[in-house]
Amino acid sequence: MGEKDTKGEVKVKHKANKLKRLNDHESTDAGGDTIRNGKSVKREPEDEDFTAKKKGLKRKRIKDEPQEGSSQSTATPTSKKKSKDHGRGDESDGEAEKKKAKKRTKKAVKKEEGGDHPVSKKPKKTKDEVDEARQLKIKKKEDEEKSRWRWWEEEKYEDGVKWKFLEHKGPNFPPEYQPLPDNVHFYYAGKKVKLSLEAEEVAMFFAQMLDHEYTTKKAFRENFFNDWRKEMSESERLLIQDLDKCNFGEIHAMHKAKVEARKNFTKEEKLALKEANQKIVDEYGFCLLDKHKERIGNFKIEPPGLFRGRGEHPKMGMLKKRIQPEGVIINCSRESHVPLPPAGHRWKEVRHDNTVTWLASWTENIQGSIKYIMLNANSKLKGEKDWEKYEIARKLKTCVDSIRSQYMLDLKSREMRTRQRAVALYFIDKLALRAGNEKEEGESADTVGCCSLRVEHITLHKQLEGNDCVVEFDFLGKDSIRYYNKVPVISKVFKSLSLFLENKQPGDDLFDRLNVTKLNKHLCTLMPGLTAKVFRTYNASITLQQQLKELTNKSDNEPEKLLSYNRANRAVAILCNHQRAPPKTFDQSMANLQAKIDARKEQLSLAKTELKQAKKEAKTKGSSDAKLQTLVERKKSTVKRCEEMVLKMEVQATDREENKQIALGTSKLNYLDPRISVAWSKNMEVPIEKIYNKSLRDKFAWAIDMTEADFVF
DNA sequence: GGGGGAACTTAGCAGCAATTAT
DNA sequence: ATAATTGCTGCTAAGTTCCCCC
Repeated sequence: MGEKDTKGEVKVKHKANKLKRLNDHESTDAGGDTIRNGKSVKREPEDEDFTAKKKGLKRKRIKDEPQEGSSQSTATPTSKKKSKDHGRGDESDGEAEKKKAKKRTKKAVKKEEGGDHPVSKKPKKTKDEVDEARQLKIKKKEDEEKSRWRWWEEEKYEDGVKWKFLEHKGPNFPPEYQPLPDNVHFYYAGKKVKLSLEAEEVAMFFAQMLDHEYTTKKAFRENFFNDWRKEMSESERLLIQDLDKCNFGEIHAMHKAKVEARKNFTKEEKLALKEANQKIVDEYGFCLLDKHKERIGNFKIEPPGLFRGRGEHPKMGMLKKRIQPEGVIINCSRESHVPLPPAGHRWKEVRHDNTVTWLASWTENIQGSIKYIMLNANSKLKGEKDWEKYEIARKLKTCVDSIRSQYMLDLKSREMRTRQRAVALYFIDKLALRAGNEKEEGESADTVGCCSLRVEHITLHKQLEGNDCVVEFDFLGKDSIRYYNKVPVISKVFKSLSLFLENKQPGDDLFDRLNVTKLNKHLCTLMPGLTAKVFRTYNASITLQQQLKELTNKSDNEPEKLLSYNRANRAVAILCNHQRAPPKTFDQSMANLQAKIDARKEQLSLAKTELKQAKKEAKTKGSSDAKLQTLVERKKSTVKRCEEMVLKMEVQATDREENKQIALGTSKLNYLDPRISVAWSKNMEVPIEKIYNKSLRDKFAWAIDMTEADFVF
């Protein structure tokens, strides 16, 4: 095991890295929150009626609406029976809703056919027109629903097979470089220099970014200049030796003017642009997969440009090269219409591998990694995998207790590697840390996860802020996002950590006898399919479920319910350390909202006095006066309306304030079992649209379709 | 085991589109 | 009608995991 020690020595170097983001806000609130949350994570919901679903039984059919004709030859229909034994109320609700919607649409269609509308006048929309538009929307939604591939009702393929038929148009290539017009020049040491096309294109990349702070960074400039010179002709290289003597001013100005001009396009121009884009989407954005048209996630080849990694990336500024068809591998069915390469070009390779999900791939020149063209999140291939992910996390729920007691025992092990593994697992479970693979130095920013933590990333406090045994974490995680947290731990963990720290330098590995592979191998023996990241999924989802239960009441009104949902979501985001830069206009928009609240409050108090007045009048003039009675009623409703508005806005303000530096989207998209949210939405009678936008609804169509109100993660 | 490549998920942000305020 | 604000989408970097080979 000595080999790690050598590695440790090498690593002493990169302690220079200081935490870059959020430095000023952090230590107070983020730390507190996370600890608070860390506690709540561990609480398990009391209800134990969780029933593990067997793998084979997973594909139960939920709705018994007729399937449209798209059903597949290979698929065997599964049981159509819907379990009617519970949740009657909400089920009929859902169905009734649907029928209503259908009826409405039919009416709308008839109306249209009847043609009792005068030809629409441009400026003002009549009520009918608005109504019509709404009907059209509903109709569209239904059509979409109808054409949706309900893959979750079909049998799975045999192991490893991802598709049986795949046909597509290949990737879309970015437009060629447009040379500079004759009146725009590049200057070197004050003299006009006409660059070769290749060098000019790269100069353009740099000129475009001149407004960005990072073009002033040393590493960025050096990397750029280095790569730029590689694109130059012999003579250019001889001439251009110093970036500081380069003047990109005219190119920069031209670019800015172009951007400005685009902003000021006329309606027609904008429309034309939009249509041109749509055409590309229509042509390249879809593929045919097992008889179903599926959307492709990223059908465009990444355009060339200057690489900007996140954080202190050693390769920032390097030239990301233009990809030619000669570098692209196509993957599709042998019997499909193989995509044609752009004229005058050929593909690197065409293969027919149905054990992978990608349609095309190329090797990128910065890291030498492979990039893929893959399907959209709403596709079968992605959806099925996602569903499986949550099923594994739910399986962890059934055995997490025994796994926890196991690592508690392991904390006492006399074997160092077992003990380190136990502590790492304790962190991964309690704090939802990422696994933390080791990274090659100099290839990317210096970031770490659990297993790659170094001595310099933690500080032990026997006592801190009234707590015993506190571990203070301070490191840069994925995307160079700072993780800062002060966590009280059990004394066994604390003692072990002190032991791990003995005789080590700040740059040494904290867990010198552990890496992700070893950890995952161990986890796999505890539960098939268990890896470090499953804990993140599990803890995120279980936290949401438990927080929702704790925070929401059926009697709350909708804004309150939504606030609670967001708060539950937020607890998860804090746990997973999903941060965002505070919006640039945050303070301003907060103040605006407050002003609106104040204004509305004033209106409210006015309405209240008016109501009192009216009541008094009604009393004195006798209650028989119907006019006065209605006046009182009217005033009452005004007061009520105002109160609701104020409440709604105040709730909104709280929500926004709490959300300042927290990104909710990531957990919603990647960590929270959608069935929890769908069940909540049914239970609370909050429409799913309020918590999931269109793309989320598409991505989680499987969950929305199959989940009943009684679902338990 | 461990090094390395392949495949796939997770992540934040820029810019644009949609919505709301003025 | 226009401006401000918010919400989403597209983009692509940065992770994790798996698997093969030595």
